[in-house]
Amino acid sequence: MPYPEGHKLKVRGRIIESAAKAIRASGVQGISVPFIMKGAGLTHGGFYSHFDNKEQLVAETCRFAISETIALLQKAADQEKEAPKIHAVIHFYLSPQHRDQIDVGCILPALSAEVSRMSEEVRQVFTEELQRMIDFISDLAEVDPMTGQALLSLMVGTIVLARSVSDAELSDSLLSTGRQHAKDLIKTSAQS
Amino acid sequence: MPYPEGHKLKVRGRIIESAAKAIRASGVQGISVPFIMKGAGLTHGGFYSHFDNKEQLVAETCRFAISETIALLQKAADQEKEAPKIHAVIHFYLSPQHRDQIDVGCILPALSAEVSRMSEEVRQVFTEELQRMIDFISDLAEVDPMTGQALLSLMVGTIVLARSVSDAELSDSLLSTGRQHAKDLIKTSAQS
DNA sequence: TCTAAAATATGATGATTATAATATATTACG
DNA sequence: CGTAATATATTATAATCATCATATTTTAGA
Repeated sequence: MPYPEGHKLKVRGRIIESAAKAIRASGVQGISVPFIMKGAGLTHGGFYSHFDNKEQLVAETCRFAISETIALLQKAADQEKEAPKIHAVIHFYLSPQHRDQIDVGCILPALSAEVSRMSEEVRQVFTEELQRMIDFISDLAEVDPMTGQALLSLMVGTIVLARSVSDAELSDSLLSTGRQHAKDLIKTSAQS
Repeated sequence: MPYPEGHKLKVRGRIIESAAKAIRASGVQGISVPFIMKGAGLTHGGFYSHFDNKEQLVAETCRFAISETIALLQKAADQEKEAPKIHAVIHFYLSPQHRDQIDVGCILPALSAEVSRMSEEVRQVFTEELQRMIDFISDLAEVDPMTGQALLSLMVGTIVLARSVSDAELSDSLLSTGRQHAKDLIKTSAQS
């Protein structure tokens, strides 16, 4: 056996990490196999010994990227000692930093629209991971899953719109209004 | 002057209409100039006598498509005689029909993520038209513009996610939860 | 140190793309 | 009815892409 144990798996991981960054920044249709391989320090040729095709890479990248995001949100929640943990997550998610750093942010606002038009394989992975995200949010906010869904929809929609406008003031306003109403949404649901 | 008066303008309009459908269905990066021209009943050669480049077409298409959507929502509002008009708009926007008919639906969920990565020209048009959409929603719901922003964010995020999942049940649930919370959001804001 | 399997690189293919240059078709007007 | 301006079509160009075939490099174990 040439090459150290687990070498190929590590490289595979590097390709997925490279893809995760590139795809968030430029979209699935905005990146190329050669570009992703370059980002992993390789050339394009070896790609097909790691993946069947580009679509399969996208599916695996979605899984990886959403897990990464959940971990990031978990960290934001863990660091909060005073306010409700869900408030920390809302403030993190709807922050100018998260809006501006697309390539390390949540994949949902960056990729959902494109995923709608992709293969069943990708959409299934996306569905599973989205469900995990909804569960995470609902648990943290201590609300029913339906409210968790609405909360996530609001957060995703806010980032999507805040990223698309060129007017900084409007963008900031979208974020701050989003934060306010996200918290209200939880409070209102608690009353019923 | 050969060709009837306004002929070129009409053709230009047809190209934009073709682009609006194609772009909503496949995204900016998912369509080609030849494909759009074919949709307008032309070949690709004449494209550059109508537009400087693809980017300019996208900008004009965004303007057209959002106007079209506002008109559509206005119609939904006008037809409602009993319930609050904003409820009619919410039910229309967050309906399975709107989720499923991407090519004639609102451009915001279909294109926002991609617009984030486009030229200043496109983003400026997008910003103007988004502002008009926010004003329209706020007026109709009789809420302050900030609440209108949050309402639109929730609606856009809901459609984005509902379209991306492959599980029909989850998708329907996202829609119905979105409708409920959209109405709650207005009610809550009225109290304060 | 040598070797063979495994991993990666190089090169090729055929398709598609945006855009430009040139050719052809159309039609209002003289 | 002819013509010249205008609109559209055809063809060309150079780039990029996903994917495949083949060559080269790497390194664990003999």
